[in-house]
Amino acid sequence: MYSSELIKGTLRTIVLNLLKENGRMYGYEITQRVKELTDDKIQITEGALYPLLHALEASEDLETEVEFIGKRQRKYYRLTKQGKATSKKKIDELREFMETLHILLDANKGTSHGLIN
Amino acid sequence: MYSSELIKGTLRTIVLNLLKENGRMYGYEITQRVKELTDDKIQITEGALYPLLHALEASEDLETEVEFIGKRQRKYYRLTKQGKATSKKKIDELREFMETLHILLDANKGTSHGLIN
DNA sequence: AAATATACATAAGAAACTTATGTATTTACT
DNA sequence: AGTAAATACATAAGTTTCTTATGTATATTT
Repeated sequence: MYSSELIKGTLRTIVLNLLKENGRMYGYEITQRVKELTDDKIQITEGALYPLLHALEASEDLETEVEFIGKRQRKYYRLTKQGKATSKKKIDELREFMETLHILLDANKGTSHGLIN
Repeated sequence: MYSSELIKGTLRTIVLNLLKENGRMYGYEITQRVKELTDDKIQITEGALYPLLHALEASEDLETEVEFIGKRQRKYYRLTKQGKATSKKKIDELREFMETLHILLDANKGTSHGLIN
């Protein structure tokens, strides 16, 4: 597990990306998928996820469909048309941001400073 | 400029990294260096930076030295021995986190979903 | 039968920013 | 000479976005 202040700001994009790639998913499934894809390194808490899903539904980036498995409900989320655009924007932005971070972290490497770290 | 929720969680590491590479820097210099290195894409606000520097000094990761340029003071910050260890840890963590994010963002690419984005 | 996993949800609190504001000195422009 | 912009510090109020804690209920495994 990462010291989780890093997740801040990226969770929304992670969720939007998963929904873009998978069509539709329900909340619990998202937590498990992230856990599995990241080899337990990122663990989405339910207290963060559910309010986020509700907010994305309220902003009309996501739409829902409730299904019942026996007596237990499952709430599936999928991207709306608007949500697909939001998703693309956020993902591009995150990729760019990471590139910029790499530039920052690699700046001055190869000068007299920081040769041996 | 990025929609800045992405900066959250990375600012501390950016600052620690700059100090590691540059030996010593003062606050205003840090804001300008980041602006310049990122081609204006990341702009550190003073309201975020100064409290952070104070916190890092309080935790003994940074130590200070005040100099006067004319009548105007400049407060130089440098990593302590502890700060160098913290710095390394945080930078490694951020690099790992970014790798993990790449895995997440690239998951399912090349399957029937998301081929055309 | 009890523990664990599945599945949803909300509330209180903490962390880490932004925005706004303040002070003061120095440099550049007109 | 006077004004604007840049340099350099600082703090406070407010917002966003998480964590931690708690709650409810069903289904599966041991």
